Amino acid sequence: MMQPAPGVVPPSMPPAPMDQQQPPQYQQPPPQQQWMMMPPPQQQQQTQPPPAWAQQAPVPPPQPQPQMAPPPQQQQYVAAPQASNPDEIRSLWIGDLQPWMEENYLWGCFSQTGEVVSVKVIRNKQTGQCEGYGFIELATRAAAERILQTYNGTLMPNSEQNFRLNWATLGAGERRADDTPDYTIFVGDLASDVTDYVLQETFRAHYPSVKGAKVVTDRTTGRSKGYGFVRFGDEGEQMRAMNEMNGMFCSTRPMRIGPAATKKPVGGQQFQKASFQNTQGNQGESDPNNTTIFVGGLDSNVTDDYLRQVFSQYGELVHVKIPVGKRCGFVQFANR
DNA sequence: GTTGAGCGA
Repeated sequence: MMQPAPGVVPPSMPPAPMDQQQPPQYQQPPPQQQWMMMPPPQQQQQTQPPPAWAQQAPVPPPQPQPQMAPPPQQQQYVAAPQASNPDEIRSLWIGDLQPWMEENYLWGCFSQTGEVVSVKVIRNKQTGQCEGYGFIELATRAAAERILQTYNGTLMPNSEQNFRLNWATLGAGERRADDTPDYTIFVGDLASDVTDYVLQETFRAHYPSVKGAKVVTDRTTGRSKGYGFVRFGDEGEQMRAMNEMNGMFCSTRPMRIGPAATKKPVGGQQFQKASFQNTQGNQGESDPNNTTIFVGGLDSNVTDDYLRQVFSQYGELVHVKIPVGKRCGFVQFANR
């Protein structure tokens, strides 16, 4: 499934099974296994140069991860080495596609990169109608990253809307891309020209842990709805940003920042860990042990007392507060 | 316009 389509990607290696453990991905091959550049003399290997797309792949940074003990050598087939780890996610999801944006259109969009392996537009099996999204498979993860960076949020050819790209999610078990939690803020009052990228860079300039940003758009028109979200990898930066960036300009207008309501997976309320903040944005003395949870997605008729009722069964409560006019609240426990 | 949405025949 993850094998590249025949005829699209040049053959990688001779099919002869290797009797040696392959070097783990993301690790500099040890000197005796520089199979890419210099086949060891004891093995009959093809000496033809690697395909161009493999040469373009940047050398992954060496990772100081502890060396895993090699598994016991068994008589079993070991897949031929590839220029990129097959477990890597190299596919991008693309959304907001109009019905006329079919495969050949997508090919045209990215053909100049020379790194597209396949494109696919998803259609309804019964009606044949385009479902409005598709997938683009790239030769390497690095290429996918590049394309995500450079195209996402830019104008789609022959249209008035921007590319909406994201990593494709693969089946369970292969989800190794980024399992660290996101700390998201809501950003409102955005000018209409603010794209995902502009929003992201506005924050990344101050907070290096920014993972990404998204401006919410109308599906049919592609126009911004004037608000969006910024995801941080670091909770402290998220909280600092809420205080420090509120009212700062993004493009031509000052931003209005608030906590992001948790996306609703099903119905009902979601609870997420949070902390009280003092005015400096530090995790204040009000909650030194971080025993507060944030409660989002509340109905407008939910009161402090109601929250207190709901949560008292879980422990001794110190403080329950729904800020006026908010659809969220804070519940602080005496202990964790 | 002010708390997202879309993951494969």
